[in-house]
Amino acid sequence: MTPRSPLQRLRTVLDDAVLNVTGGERPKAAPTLERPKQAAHGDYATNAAMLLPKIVGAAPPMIAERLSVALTEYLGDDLESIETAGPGFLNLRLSDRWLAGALADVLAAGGAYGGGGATTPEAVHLEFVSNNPTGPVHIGGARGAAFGSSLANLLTFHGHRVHREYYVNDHGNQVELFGQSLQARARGEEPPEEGYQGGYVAEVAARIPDAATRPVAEVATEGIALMVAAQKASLETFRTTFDRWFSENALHQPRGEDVSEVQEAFDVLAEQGRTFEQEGALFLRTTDLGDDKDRVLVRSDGRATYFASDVAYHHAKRTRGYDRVINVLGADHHGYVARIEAAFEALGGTREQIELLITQFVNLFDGGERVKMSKRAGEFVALDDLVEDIGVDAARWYLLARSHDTTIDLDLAEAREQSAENPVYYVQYAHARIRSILARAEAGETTTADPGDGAVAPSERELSLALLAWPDEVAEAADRRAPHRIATYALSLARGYSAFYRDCPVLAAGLPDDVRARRLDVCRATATVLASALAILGVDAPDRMDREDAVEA
RNA sequence: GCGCCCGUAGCUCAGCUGGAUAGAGCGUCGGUCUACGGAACCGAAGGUCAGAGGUUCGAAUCCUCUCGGGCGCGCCA
Repeated sequence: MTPRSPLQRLRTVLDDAVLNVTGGERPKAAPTLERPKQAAHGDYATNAAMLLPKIVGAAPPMIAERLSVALTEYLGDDLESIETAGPGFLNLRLSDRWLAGALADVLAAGGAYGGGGATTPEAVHLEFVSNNPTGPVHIGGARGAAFGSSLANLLTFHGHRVHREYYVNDHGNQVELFGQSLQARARGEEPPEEGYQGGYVAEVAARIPDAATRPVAEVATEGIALMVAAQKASLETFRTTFDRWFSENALHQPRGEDVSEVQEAFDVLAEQGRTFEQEGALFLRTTDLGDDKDRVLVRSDGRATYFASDVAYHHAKRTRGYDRVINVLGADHHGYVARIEAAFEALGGTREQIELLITQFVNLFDGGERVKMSKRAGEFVALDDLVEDIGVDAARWYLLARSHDTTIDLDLAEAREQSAENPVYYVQYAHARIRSILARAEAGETTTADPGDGAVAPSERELSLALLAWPDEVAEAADRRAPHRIATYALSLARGYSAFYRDCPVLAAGLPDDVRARRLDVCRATATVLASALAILGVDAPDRMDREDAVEA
């Protein structure tokens, strides 16, 4: 049982005030309680009064007055001031005492603060990356990896149980083609016209004993195994791990006495009356479920399609007992969404249980110059190259700081820059700086800085309120599958800390003990939340940084 | 042609299940400072939120259309 956050408790009070004014009826939409854009509008603003005219039978400003009376009574000393403004907003300003109490709650929760807020925790199956096992993880896979792994971190922190899975396409023509390409290289020949041309093919071939003379199928199998191992290593370096690497090929194999999972899925679909035969091929009638054409499961020559595998895979996901299935796909697969959703429903699932998230493309630039990529010739930027160039932290940050829905123009020259001009280092620096101050505080150090009057400065208040918003930020980001919000928040928190740092000396000699303690609390809470945010992003939160560390990163 | 995504400051992008005067980073210009970590801080300039209608007390946000860009439309995977 997670203790309720200070903001949640405030919401409850607001809710009570609303019920008091309406005589027990709630508005359709929950009232907002948010930080206003302008400081002059107080610590929090609520639109509650504007939601109630129909229920109360009065104008918003009038209702706001009544809410104000109720809130003043309920909040007592916690409330410093309250006023109605504009079309009916209520602006609240909380007392310093309330703020200190709220911060104490944050510190008591420690690293768990802001987490565990999911109202209905779910068992989530999350599939992402699923790069073809015939080559290294490329830039598109890198984005999928960053997004998927961070989403998994985020959902887990929010209180869900997440199973991370990588779907290995180790079945079909491409495997055959990969085997042929490997063998050709092993014999010192060119790969087939439609084969794999990349330089890595020869390297992989060299690691397979007798690749030039063994059956192609064996060469292919070993090649795939080597590629999967290489991908696993690349992704682990990129702080992306999976609970399971799910083999497509396994779906096609009989399981002891039982038929294959592909056959089992076909049987389920047939029972549901979702399939039909035409011109010797087996079709799934996806048009009944929103797709624009029916899809082939088994070709007229008897071979199953890639789609058949995917249908079986989703049958497996369904029967494994998850509340929700999320697939992260690259933009080039968005045409696939309708048929997967249709298949999932045909298998007995519901639309609410499956989500297909599309990550858009990444365009790479270097100092403004477009980095050319040709997949055809096997010349594409691999995840390993990206990591080597700009480091894991910067790579993850730049791929995560933007919505998965928008195309990213990533300039490597900028991302490479290891200075405060780079947002990722700016955030890390803020964390390191706080940890350094906390270490000095523990050692009992003081400084000669001017202690000032010890009052709660606007920037201290601002930072504290920002910390109190963390649980909301997590909930919003998780519910909207939007880890980039965490990055945005982390950056603004780092900025907020800079302002606090400027105005509020923490270690100044002559600072009253209670003020020093209060400011150290702010520092501790900020460090904790920054560390949580960075952990969700999979970005390191260092205790110290210097140029040498930065170069290694 | 049809479908999905996108169009917000010079550049890269937040903000989008409706709220008050649209934000950040970079870049540009101008400042601060013997600094509890200077990888710092402060300030300024910079916007028809692609365009046009509509819904609403209120629209960057919702609806429709237009324009522009990306991607996808196989018995390939």
